[in-house]
Amino acid sequence: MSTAPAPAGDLTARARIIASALDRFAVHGYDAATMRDIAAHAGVSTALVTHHFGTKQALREECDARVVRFIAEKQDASTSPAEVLNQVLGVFGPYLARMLGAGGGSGGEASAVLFDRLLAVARAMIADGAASGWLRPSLDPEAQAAALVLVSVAPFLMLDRLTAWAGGDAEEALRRISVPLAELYTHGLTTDDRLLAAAGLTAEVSR
Amino acid sequence: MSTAPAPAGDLTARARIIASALDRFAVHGYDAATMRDIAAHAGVSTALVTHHFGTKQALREECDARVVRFIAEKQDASTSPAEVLNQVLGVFGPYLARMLGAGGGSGGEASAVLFDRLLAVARAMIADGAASGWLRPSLDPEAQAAALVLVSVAPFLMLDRLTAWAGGDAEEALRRISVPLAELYTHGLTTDDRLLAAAGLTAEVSR
DNA sequence: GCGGGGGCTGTACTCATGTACAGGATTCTG
DNA sequence: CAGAATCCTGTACATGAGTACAGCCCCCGC
Repeated sequence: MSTAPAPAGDLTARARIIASALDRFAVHGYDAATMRDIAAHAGVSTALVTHHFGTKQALREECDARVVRFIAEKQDASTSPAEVLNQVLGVFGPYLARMLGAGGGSGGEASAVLFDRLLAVARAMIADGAASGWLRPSLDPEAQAAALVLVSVAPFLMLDRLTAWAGGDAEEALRRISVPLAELYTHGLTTDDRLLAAAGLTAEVSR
Repeated sequence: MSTAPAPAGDLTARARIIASALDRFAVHGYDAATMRDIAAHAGVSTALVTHHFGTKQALREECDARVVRFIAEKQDASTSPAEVLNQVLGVFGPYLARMLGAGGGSGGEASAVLFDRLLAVARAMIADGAASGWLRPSLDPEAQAAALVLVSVAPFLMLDRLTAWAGGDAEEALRRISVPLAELYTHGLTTDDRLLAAAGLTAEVSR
């Protein structure tokens, strides 16, 4: 097992551990994912994981940092905010859902950075869209950004149920759920203002 | 089973355990919630919980059944599907999010009934709305029902992050996020068809 | 050549959790 | 009032988790 002497051809053990952790965290969640499984999936021993990262929480933060860097790189390129959001969800969607969703593990402080970054992307996307005119501005743009993140991540948050619903294929589930979501984004759902009224927005709207 | 002789003033221990389990599962999730914490919150010993329900999974199923019964009761009353969805989310929103969300615990089979019931309510709501004309029909009504459940549960799925985002108050977070969601339901978000095009629906739409 | 250092491993320890078991308290019945 | 069934508890056990420690093997510079 000459995994070590391959510096260029294969990934280094440290990189393999991070990749494995990103995968196991995405599949099982932070709490349910075990150091032993992460190590096994990376083809190393459990002790090496703690040797490189010290603790499970530190490994998680390394994974988070990897995602944050991915977002920053896409932003530095002249990618549009909408495309950044699409790409980060396409690559890290399940991971983000596990970390941002209920029970992301380790109390409430962890992964707050991830949510902030996504929020920043959504804010930029909304500002961009409002300037270009292809996006309807909201009475509360900050909440609109949060809602945009919410609805974008939501399919991954319930991916297991949607997969079962779609007959066992996760890709098919995402594709199928994207249809009514696209319709929602384009036309809305209701034909009157009763929901706005229920939210107490009739006064502002009618003016 | 003579549950009747219980003193009318207080709940029986069994009922207190179920209520405590519903609360702890909602707060910590299935895996993170411990039998000891559930028992302590109910004011009983851990052994009594296993005595009444046998296993943790059985206790969970009892909680699920409680929610299912709540939905059935609301449906039997002449409540509109939309109101049923509102009420069940208002009462069991956090619990449903924990159980339906990623990492609901115990593999993938559990709580499938809950999702089915919500889906049925959403289907009825869509059929009702389409008949009344206050709701835009989708090209894929079944997926539309799933999306409706998804977006309705989503705020509870990320309630922790939204609470932090809103400054620590969960109620305020839900209230604030409901504004752009109501706008989304009413007007949509975009002003053109690019999202429908991206979903490959332009042909169907243009026809 | 060789000594040292870092990547890497096997083993062990501590702790929390779900669950099983045997006994004590309480309440209903005859 | 007595007995018994039911409710309820304290204790203990097996398991799997994260983490710490001591040592091996390979590469690198003097």
